Amino acid sequence: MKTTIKDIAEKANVSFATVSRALNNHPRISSATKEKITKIADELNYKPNFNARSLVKKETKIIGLVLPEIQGDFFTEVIKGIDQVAHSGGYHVIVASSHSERSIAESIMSFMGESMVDGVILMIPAISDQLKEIIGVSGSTPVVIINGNHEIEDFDIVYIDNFQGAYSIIDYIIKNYNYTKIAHIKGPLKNNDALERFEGFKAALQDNGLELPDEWIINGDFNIKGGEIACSRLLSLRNKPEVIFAGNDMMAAGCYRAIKTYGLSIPGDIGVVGFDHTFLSELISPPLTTVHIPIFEVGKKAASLLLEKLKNKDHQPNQIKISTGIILGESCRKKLVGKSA
Amino acid sequence: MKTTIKDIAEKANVSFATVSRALNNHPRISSATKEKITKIADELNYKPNFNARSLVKKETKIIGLVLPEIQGDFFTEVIKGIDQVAHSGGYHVIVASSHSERSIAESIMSFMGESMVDGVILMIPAISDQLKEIIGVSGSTPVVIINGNHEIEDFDIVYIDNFQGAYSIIDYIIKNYNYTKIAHIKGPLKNNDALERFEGFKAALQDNGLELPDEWIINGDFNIKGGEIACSRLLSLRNKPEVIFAGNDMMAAGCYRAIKTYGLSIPGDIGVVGFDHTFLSELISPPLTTVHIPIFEVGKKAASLLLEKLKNKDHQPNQIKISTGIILGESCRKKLVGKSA
DNA sequence: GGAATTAATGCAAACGCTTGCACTAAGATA
DNA sequence: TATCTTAGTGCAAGCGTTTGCATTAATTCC
Repeated sequence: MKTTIKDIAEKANVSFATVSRALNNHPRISSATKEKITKIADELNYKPNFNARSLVKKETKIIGLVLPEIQGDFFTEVIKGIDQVAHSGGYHVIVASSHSERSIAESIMSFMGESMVDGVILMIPAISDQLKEIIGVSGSTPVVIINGNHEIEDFDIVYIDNFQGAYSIIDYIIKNYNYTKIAHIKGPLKNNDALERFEGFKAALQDNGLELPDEWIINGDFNIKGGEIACSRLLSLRNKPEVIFAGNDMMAAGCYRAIKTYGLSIPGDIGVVGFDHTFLSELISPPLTTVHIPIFEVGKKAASLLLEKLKNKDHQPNQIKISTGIILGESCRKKLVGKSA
Repeated sequence: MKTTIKDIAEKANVSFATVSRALNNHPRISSATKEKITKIADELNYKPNFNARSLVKKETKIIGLVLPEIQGDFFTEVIKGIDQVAHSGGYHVIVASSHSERSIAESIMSFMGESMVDGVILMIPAISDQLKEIIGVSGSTPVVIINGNHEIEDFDIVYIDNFQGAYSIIDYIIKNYNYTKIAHIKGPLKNNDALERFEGFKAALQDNGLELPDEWIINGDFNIKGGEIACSRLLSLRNKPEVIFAGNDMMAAGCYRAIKTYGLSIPGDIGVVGFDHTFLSELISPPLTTVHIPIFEVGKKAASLLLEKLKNKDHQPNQIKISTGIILGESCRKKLVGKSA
């Protein structure tokens, strides 16, 4: 039988209300009784009942995290970031991974519905209208979204500045390495991150006055195999690009494979640029030139935002931009002498 | 204001007990009223209150997952496995990652204590006596451990057969590739997985009548840098090994780096064997010969075991062994003609 | 020294739900 | 027709807390 405050009350000869107050550091409790009660609670190995408390306080101190299907260590870092902030705020984190759009919606619903969580962090590659509706309607449970799209003004969202990331690195390699023929392997069609990267890429080319033949834009899937296939297509073109900008590191790794298969060398014969700066990018050789995303930071920011939202009921939707950085590996040409960014 | 069963009761002109029964498919409710109530509940967008239910039913339908600090995609897969089983059993999964031994203990305590979870899955590299005590004492909350050590008979545990995994692959490369000089880079000292792999390795050498000079056993840390450093030491030995068995893939990748730095080739000059069959092992080149661990399976088994335990109160501690497999990459010598396993 | 303040504690309701028991109105049985 | 089942509901207690209000005892003030 678990010990309750009543057990303690009995043993301490006080009402159980007093016990509750003593254990919660209520000011109007004499230090003598507080001490006594704490001691007895300790002896009886008392642990407060989470559900009873939640029931009356109308909060659970749990935040729900809905994750998409992601490969790699994205997950880990995000969770860590969220966990750190959540924990220091006295919250626990519930995780639900979801594999399809439908089950995502369901997860959220079940989370938000049963008043099991105080808030939800929703990490999701694309935001469907259906989802918007769910989030909008159930106005009750606060939601923070982690996504590549910042143009959703009604929601709280932490987004990675994919556009700037792509723009910067492409601009950099053009200015510093004098690349002029750059191809791109896109991510999944409906993926906002993928979309923004593509836009940033195009903008950089345009601003530098470079051409972009259609055949240099290939659809990929953010997976290694997709990168490999896409790269093969590029390599078999008559008008080959000089460097390939893969939508993420995974596909960049796929490029490495394809290039190796073709008996070509990186960056001698062809350059490769990635995006994400995952663990992987430093492992493959040559080390990949890629865009760094502070994933841990993303998790922390999302959690902070949610906690903020939980405190201030009349909090206004907030869009937090996470900036990226350039990681210079060795998968591009040597820097031109006398020219710099 | 969230709708409660009382709201529904009022609207349906029945007692709220009837509502509760109707919504929980109690047999003694006329299908007419059941239908009526379900309809109203739907209209009012009713969602049961998780805490109230948990309070009276004395169960939360949540299982806690305590994770250590791990790099790579171990996490992801385990969570997925656990989540799948848990979900289909009507449970949610709470995650707490922990960074030090102390905070692991604390996480568990806070989980198990506040009757926030029905059970805990504890993934942990080493089991200290302190931890054993915590788990033992608080007999109330069921715990399942994921660990490399099966010799803890009092607990429910899912363990990876590291010994056999190491033994098999070492035995294989000896018999098939005729290696005779094999070095090993160990994992962290107190890590049970690391320990078992080392034992399996030694046993395989012994059974094949091979020598193992002390200088061929290097301490590592399961990280890439550690692997690189350890490998460098091996490469600078006068009596160099022909193949290096790294305690995990990460360190194997470190070996790749060191070997490259020394201007040597794999497997021409020296072979490398890993353990884990992480994503990474297929990425580096040449693809790594390594030991496969069905991580997803581990998660599923752990969750199943826990659910089983939650059902049967008088369930006996169970040790579940997860077997490994050999993945033949290209980081070892060519197979000898006319000789086979 | 009596009134007013303050400190410390108790009382009891409430949170939203489940469930054993009691109750009613049928239909079944004798 | 009187009794017995049985299906369908309602009553009310209880789960373990928190917390506003009431109460008492101690202290302070004039």
